Parts: sequence; C-alpha cells; structure tokens
Amino acid sequence: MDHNSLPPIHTTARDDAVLKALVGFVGAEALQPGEKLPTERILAERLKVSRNTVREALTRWEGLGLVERRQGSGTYLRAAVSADMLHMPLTLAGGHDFTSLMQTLEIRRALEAEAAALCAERASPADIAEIERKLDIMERAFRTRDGMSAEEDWEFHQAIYRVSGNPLFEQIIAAMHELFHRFWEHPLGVRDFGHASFPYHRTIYECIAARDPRGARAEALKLIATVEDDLKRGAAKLKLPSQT
Amino acid sequence: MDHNSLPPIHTTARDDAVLKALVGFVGAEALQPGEKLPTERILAERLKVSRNTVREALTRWEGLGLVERRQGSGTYLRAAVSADMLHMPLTLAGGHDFTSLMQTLEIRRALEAEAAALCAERASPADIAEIERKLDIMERAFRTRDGMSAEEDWEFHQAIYRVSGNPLFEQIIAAMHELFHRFWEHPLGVRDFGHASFPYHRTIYECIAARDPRGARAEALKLIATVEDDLKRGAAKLKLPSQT
DNA sequence: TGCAGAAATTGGTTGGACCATTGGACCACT
DNA sequence: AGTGGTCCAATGGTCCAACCAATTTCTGCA
Repeated sequence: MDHNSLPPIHTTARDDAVLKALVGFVGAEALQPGEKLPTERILAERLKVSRNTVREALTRWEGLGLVERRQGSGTYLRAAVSADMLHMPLTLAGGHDFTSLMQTLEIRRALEAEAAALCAERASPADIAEIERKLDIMERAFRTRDGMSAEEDWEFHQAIYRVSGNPLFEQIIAAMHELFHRFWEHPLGVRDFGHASFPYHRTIYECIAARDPRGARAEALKLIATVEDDLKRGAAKLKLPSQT
Repeated sequence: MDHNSLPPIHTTARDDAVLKALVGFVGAEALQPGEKLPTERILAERLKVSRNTVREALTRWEGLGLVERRQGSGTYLRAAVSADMLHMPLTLAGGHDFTSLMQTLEIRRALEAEAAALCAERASPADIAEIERKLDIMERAFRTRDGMSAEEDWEFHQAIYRVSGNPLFEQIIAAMHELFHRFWEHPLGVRDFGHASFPYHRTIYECIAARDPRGARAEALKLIATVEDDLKRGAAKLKLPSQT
C-alpha cells in the first residue's frame, strides 16, 4: 500500500499572502500601469506584516518586471496584474552564443508554423485585409530602404499571431524575438541579413488569403529556414574566418 | 557625438553585486544543481553585507527558479548558473475558462511535436535508454494505479524535452503545463482523463528509438489531439449538461 | 516671482533579535 | 536491530528600529 494521496501541506506563505493582497488592492483600486502604489511602510502597516516581508514580495514582482521601484520616489506599476497570471522565467545559458540563437529559432520555427496555420484557418476577410496592409507596408519599406525593414517585418508577423486567435503566440514569440535581438548587438557581419526571407512573407500571406493552413505552415517553415541559414553563414564568417 | 558608452554609475547596487559574487562562487566551487550553497548568515559575513541584502538577492534567484530555499535545511542550487546567462521572465495572462485551456494546448501541440522530432534526430543510445526507462516507469504506474500516472507521465515528457537539446522547450512547456493544471482543480468530470493518450507514449518512444523524426512528430500530434478531445468532452459535460 | 536650500518622503541597507522547521544525535523501550 | 521519543543545533522566515541615499516638496530669501 502506498500513500500517494498524501500531498505535502503548506502552512506558511507570508510573502505570497502579501502578493495576493496586493493583487486584490490593484484590482480594487483599478490601478493602471504607471500609477504609484502605496509606500512600503504603509503596506507593512495595513497588512500587519513587517516592512521586510513587504520588500521581499515587491522584490519578487520587480524581478518579474511587474513593478518598478524608484528610490526616494515610490513604487510604480509597470504592467497590468491579475490573479490568474503565470510567471515563466526563461533562462538561456551560454550568452552570446551561436547555440542560443539557434535555440530561440527552434522555438520560433515551431510556433511560427502553428500560428500561420491557425491564422489561415481562422482569418476573417477583414483580418486578411489587415495582414495584406501590413505586408504592403513592409514590402514598400524593404524596397525603399534596401532591406532595412525589420520593424515593418515584425509588425507583419504580429498581425498573423493576433489573427491566430491565441494571444500566447504573440507573447512567447515576442520573448524569443527580443532574446534573439539582444544577441544581435554585435552583428555577425551578414550585411544582407533577412533578404532571403523576404519573398516568403508574400507566399505566407497568399496561403492565408487562400485559407490554406498546410501551405501557410510550409511557407512559414521556409521563412525560418532562411533565417537559420543566414545565422549559420554569419557564424561561419565570424568564428571560422580561416576556412574558405 | 553621443555618449552612449557611458552607462550610469550605480553607486549602490548591493544585491546585484551579491548575485555577481555568487555567480563567481558557484563557478569557483563548480557547484552542481542539487548541491547546497552557503548559509545566508555566512554569505552575509563573507560578503560584508547585511543578511537582508543577501536575502533580497536570493529572492531574485528563487524567482528565476535558479535556487530553492528550504527552511531549516538550506538553500540549494536548482540549475546551472554562469555569468553569461540571460533571464527573461515572461508573465502570461490566463483565464479559467475553456478557451484558455485550449490555447495552452495549441502552444503545447506546436512545441511538443517539434521537441519530439528534434529528440528523434539527436538522441544518443544512452538518451534512448533513459527515455525507455521513464516510459517503463510510467506504464507500470499506469497499470497498477489504473490511469493515475500524471507524475510519471510528465517525467517521460520532460526526458524528451531534455534530449531535444534545447532547454527552452522544457521551460515553456512546463509553464503551459502548470497553467493547464492550475485550472484543473475543479475536475471537469472526466474520470478517465488521460487514458486515451496512453498508447501514444510508446509509439512516440518507438519513433525516437528508430530515429524517425517525422513519425515522432506525427505521434506527438496524435497524443495532443487525444488530450484536446478529453478537454472538449469534459467541457461539454460541464457547461452544456442539457445538450445531449 | 524665481530659485536655492531646508525638510519631508521614500526606497535601500544595516544589525540584531526571535520564531518555525529541519535533521541529526541520543536514548529508552520493545 | 528497530521503533519511537526527546532534545538540540543549524537554517530559512519574520520582525523591529534605526540610519543612509535619492527624490520630491516646501519654504523663505533675494
């Protein structure tokens, strides 16, 4: 006989309770991002806990980017908070490493393909028109600025994520996107980075407009493949300059 | 002329300095995950800072999942840490409703399939043996406890994510997993939830052992499909009891 | 009226104390 | 040998009171 039905109990959870109370407060006061929340001292007094405990709780929130503390000024809300939030700490080891960039791309490949397929399934005519508009803007920027269209490119993709109907796609891929670009400060020397992916934006759009999920998925995979290819070429140039 | 290369001097960045020192310590001592790191009191004394400051720093690491604190026992390393790590806490807003659960499954479908395929590509013989071991444990638990094998089931999947070589898979899917289970407290009334997915664990394993990425992806998709099906059945029972 | 300096406010840090839990040592009893 | 009980030191969790440092607000003089 095993006792698997005896889960460990949780008696103490002071700072978690503080966070829960804070969530309630923000909700009750309808605090918006940018607004200031009560002083640590006031919170400590009102909640009948030590200021230290309040600080530990706020440190947690600060680490999550939910809150910003300014010494001498106060603590300010940085994002909307609600009771049903999930914290997902992504940790990528290896720093400015080629491997790390590839790992973000592997995630993007999986999600980008799925999002494109779902988008093709669910897009309304208005959605399709919106995506086409973003595509036009991107293509125009690409031509007039000779490939420097990262911003418009990103907005095109975001439109697809939104139409997919699942906000998680945009949130997670955005995190990958930022992770990717943070490593990109020292450009790998690939001047025409992104050029190869250009034509696939239109083919993805055409599949979406034609309500062709399988096609959209395939084209999205091709797009990511070109990015991976650019990355490999850049890494080869940077790390193995002696090899011809 | 701009002065972007003059970052603001942080006269006071005590807790960050503590974390930096800790990274150095972990590196110097070659601490592995699971090992215990020095007492808060010892750290405070050695680093010449207050114990409270040490605690704030450790609270940050705890929030990132790098460290686990056990009262009365000590503080233990939970993941490898190095100086060039990138942390990106991502907070997702989730709802309790059926739609939110479905959205987590869409993410899981994309990532699970990709991870299974990558796993089949990259698994070493030792990796395959490890996955098979986890599979055996799960199957045994499933049979002896009549389907109550959620824990072992999850460990089997985690093994696959690890072998995929990309830690992001495990981190993101784990977040989806938690989001999913957090709203599963009120069981939807589906008693045999998870039964349908059982056989696909072995088929996934067989594809991995045979180094068949396409097959592994296909089987993973089938598995998620059964979970989606269970979810839909549960929702139908719960929310639309009048409909037959 | 304008503005420099004082005063109040607020987060950051310190040191010390006590509580709650853990885990090991020791012991009595079976 | 093993079971359970008691004690005790170590350790994280909480609390308090004070002070430091950055910021904001107020004040009074020019």
